Amino acid sequence: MPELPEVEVTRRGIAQRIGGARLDRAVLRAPTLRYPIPAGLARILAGRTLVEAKRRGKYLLLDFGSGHLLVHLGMSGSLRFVAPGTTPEKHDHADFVFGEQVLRLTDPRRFGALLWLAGDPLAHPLIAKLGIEPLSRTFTAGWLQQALKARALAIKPALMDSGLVVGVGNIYAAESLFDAGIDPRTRAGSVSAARLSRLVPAIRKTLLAAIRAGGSSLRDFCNTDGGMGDFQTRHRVYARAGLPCLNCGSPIRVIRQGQRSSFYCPRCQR
DNA sequence: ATGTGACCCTGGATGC
DNA sequence: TGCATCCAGGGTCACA
Repeated sequence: MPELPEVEVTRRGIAQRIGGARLDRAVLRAPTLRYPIPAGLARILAGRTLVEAKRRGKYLLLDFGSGHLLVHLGMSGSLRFVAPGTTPEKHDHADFVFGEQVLRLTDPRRFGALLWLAGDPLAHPLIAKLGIEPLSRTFTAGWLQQALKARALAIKPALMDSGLVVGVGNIYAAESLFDAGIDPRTRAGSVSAARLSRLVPAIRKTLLAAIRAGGSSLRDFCNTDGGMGDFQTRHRVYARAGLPCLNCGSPIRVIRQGQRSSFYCPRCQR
């Protein structure tokens, strides 16, 4: 589910509603998601104040001053505010109670994560090896050219490699490559400098537009108010196999790359 | 080191 | 109605 835009939309919702608020108690119902939920997490969190809601890649880092709550939404996770006393359903794994504001974590597939980081969050193994933030100024065509140099894998899975660039998942990789007119099968190291200088702004533009639209809601994702994103209505290639390209009318193609579906226009992307 | 595929898990859609 | 199969916003791991 959530790629960078959805996580960022979630982060902003949290910051707005409970930034600076005190967490009264946490209710943890699942013993494990991707990783075991640390024993004693509820006790650790109780009484702490949420200083800041931060994000690194697709990881949410909720800064409680003396430690961070790491949340990853995996493929099917979402965080939303519910009214106090709302009965939890099957896949509602955690509640974080901030006074009258209850932040509830739902994740049917349990690919997400909930961890407590006592030390420097950037030093944590899950965070330390992450690649560049695509919305940062340091993410330039020159940087990308250097990073992709001599890489034989296709450009699309390369963009989805979080060790290289964070936050770009299956939807936004496809959409960005369409925007830049690049065939997703092109060897990463063979994409010309001219094309990379189209790709970098295309990625940035796509992510920013998606954030502005509240993210993409396919099946599971909702924002912290429980509402849906709108960007799925603006996908130009993702999940549009067989439909006419909005630019040239050619049928959008779907192929498999690294166990994932890749959608592209055979005419506009070469 | 780099690239590929299996796998984690549940649920929805589709086809017989 | 039931069952089998495939697919899904992500990421890790083992292995060539």
